[in-house]
Parts: sequence; structure tokens; C-alpha cells
Amino acid sequence: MQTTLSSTNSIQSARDRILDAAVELFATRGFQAVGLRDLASYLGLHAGSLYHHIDNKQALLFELIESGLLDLLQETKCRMNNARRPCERLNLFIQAFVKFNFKEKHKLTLITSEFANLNKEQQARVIQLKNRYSSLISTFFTHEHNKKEAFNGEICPLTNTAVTILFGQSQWYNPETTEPQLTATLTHIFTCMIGNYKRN
Amino acid sequence: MQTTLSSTNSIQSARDRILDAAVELFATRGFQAVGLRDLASYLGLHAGSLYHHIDNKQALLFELIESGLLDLLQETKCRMNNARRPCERLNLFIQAFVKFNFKEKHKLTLITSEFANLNKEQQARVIQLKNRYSSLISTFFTHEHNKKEAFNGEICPLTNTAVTILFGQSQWYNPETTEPQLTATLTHIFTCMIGNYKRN
DNA sequence: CCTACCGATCGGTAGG
DNA sequence: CCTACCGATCGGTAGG
Repeated sequence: MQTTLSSTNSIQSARDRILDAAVELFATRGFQAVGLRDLASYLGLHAGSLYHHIDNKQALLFELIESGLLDLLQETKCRMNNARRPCERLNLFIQAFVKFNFKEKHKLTLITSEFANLNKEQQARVIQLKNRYSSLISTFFTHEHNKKEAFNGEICPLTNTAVTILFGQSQWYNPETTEPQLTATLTHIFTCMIGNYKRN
Repeated sequence: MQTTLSSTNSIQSARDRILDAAVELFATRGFQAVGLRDLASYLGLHAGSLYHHIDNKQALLFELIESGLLDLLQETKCRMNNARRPCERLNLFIQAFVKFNFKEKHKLTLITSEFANLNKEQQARVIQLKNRYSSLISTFFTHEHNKKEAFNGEICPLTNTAVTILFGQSQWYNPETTEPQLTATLTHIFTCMIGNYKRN
């Protein structure tokens, strides 16, 4: 029983080590530029050995992107549910994003940069997850009287811009921004976007 | 004389055809995913023949990115110089960007997505051009009393955000946005960012 | 997890 | 601009 557990654990941790190394290498050098031999030797083993833990290179990329989006979604929803007043929701949303941005910077990079390297099926799944995230954002820009639009899954230009700001900033070659700075800037922009919209 | 001219022209146009095909293929499928055989067969010729017109694949990518940034810079400066009043400058800036976005969508994609596939020297050159563009933007956010900062080449977070919005939106998987829509959204956001900043 | 290997494809060159 | 080819490397597999 104990041996079963420990061998399961070590298999799991070997797999986790591969995932961690992959997210690091893919994000910093690019998915296509990293060969399976690069990934293997980074972990001190040989290319063929990887296939006991992964199906193939593309499935590995998809797993990293999907898990990243799922984590971001869950974390964000969870935080927003803690809001006692409606006006707290934006702050909690931004908090969740900033935390994720600093803890999982590389996964955010993969989500924004390596979409094209997935197959059609995987891309559809990623779009689905991104839309779920977008619909969280759209609640900030949606008035009571046009909730129907949001419900229909349509995404307004302002929401699109907001998503662009969030994901884009991880990609632009960037001076070192601190966590409070990023929070302040995003709060700034979002507040102002919401205010501007409401004045229409 | 005429034959010289026409042969020069046809050599030039052959080169232009390669550049046009490359920007299209690299932007839609990704630089690494497009082989020189793909590029050649897209033009109805063989891989080896390309090397009479280009040095190598990477130099081809750099040429596309550099020329894109130079065009955007020149076009933007030129338009902004036509401003008769200071408040027109923002509109002209956005006009220049939107025009470029629709005319050279693929080049914009390369600028934002394929930076990592350049060598160090080429990357430094691209950063230099991007900074020149950023400093154009920073004039909108800079007060009279802190012009020195802008002069020092420092880039404030708000400028960085603006750049992110401009370049990021070309990349996010996007519903079809019309030219007036994009102009309106960008004007919206920028005006509000400037207003918000000035209120500080 | 390793050794050894597969076919395919890559960027690039030579010679005409 | 084509034919023919180079060495290198790719993702992935077999067999232990």
C-alpha cells in the first residue's frame, strides 16, 4: 500500500516536473523553437522517456494552456463571490488577475502566444474558456437594461478592449512592473472605462 | 537602357512578390511553421530559387518587421504634423494607426508576435523603433512640467498600456471590427485615459 | 527511463 | 530559376 502510493506519487511528480519545465521553456523560447530533446535534457533525461508521461508535444501544450485558463477562471470567480458590495467586484477581479499574472506569468504567455499551435478542436476549447472569462468582464460594462446581450454571448467592443489590455500586457516587452503598480494601473483604466461607458 | 530598366523592375517585382507572400504566410501560420518550401511553392517556384532574392529566412522576417515599423512611424509623424491645433493631434495619431491596422494587418501581427524569432541585434533595432513610437504616444500623457522624463526616454506605465492596447488588439482573436468602430473605441479609451491622468 | 533508430522535413548550397 | 543534394534536427517509436 505504501509502495503503491509512493510510486504513484513519484510518477505524478515526474509528470509535474515535465509540465513545469515545459511551461518555462515554451514561454521563454517559443513552442516551436523548443524541441523535445531540449525539454528532456533540461530535465536530465532523454527524449524518448518523455512519452511515458505525455501523449505528444501538442497535447502537452494544450494541457498547459487549458489548465492555466481553468485556474484563472476558478480563482477569479472564487474571489468575486467574496464581494460584499457590488463595487468591490471590480477590485477583486483585478486582484485575481494580478495574482495570476505574477504567479503564472509563463502560462499567461502561452495562452496569448501559442494559440496557433493547437489543432482546431483544442482551439475551439480554448475559445470557449476565453469567452467564459470575457463574460465575467462584460458584467462590469453591462447595464441592467441590456443584460440580454451579455446573456446571448455577444461580446461588446469595450469588453474586448479590456481583455486585450489584460492579456496584452503580459506580452509586450516590459519594464519590471511591481504588483501594486500593475494593480493601480489596471484599476485606473478599468474604472475610467466603466465611468466613460456609463456616461453614454 | 530599356531592357536594363525592365529587367531591374522584374527583379524588384520578384522580390516584392516574395515579401508580400512572406508577410501573408508568416502572419497567418507563424514564422517557424512556414518552411521556405511552403513559401516557394506558394509563389510557384522552388526553395533554392528564393536565395537569389533574400539572404536567409530570418533576415526576411526582420525586413518585414522593420519596414512595418518604419512605415507606421513615418505615416504617423506625417499625419500629426498636419494638426493645426494641439487637440487634433490625438485624432490624427489614431487615424494613422487605424489606417495602418487595416492596410497592413499582417505586418502588425508580425511586429507583435514574431519578435522572439529575431537575433539579438535585430531585436535591439526593433526595440529602438518601438521606443520611438512609444515616445510619440507619451506626448499625450505628459504635462508641461514633466517633459524632462519623456526626454530621458523613460516610458510611463500609462504609455505602456496605450501601446499594449494598440498592438494587442491586432492579436486577440477578434470579431470583425470595422474601421469606424475601431477609431471610435480607441478615441474613447485614449481620451478617457488622458482625462483621468490629468485629473491626478 | 535508456539505446537506437525511423521517416520526414528543415534551412541552405552547388552547379548549371 | 531549377535540379539535386547536404548535414542537422525534428517528433515519435520499438524493444528492452
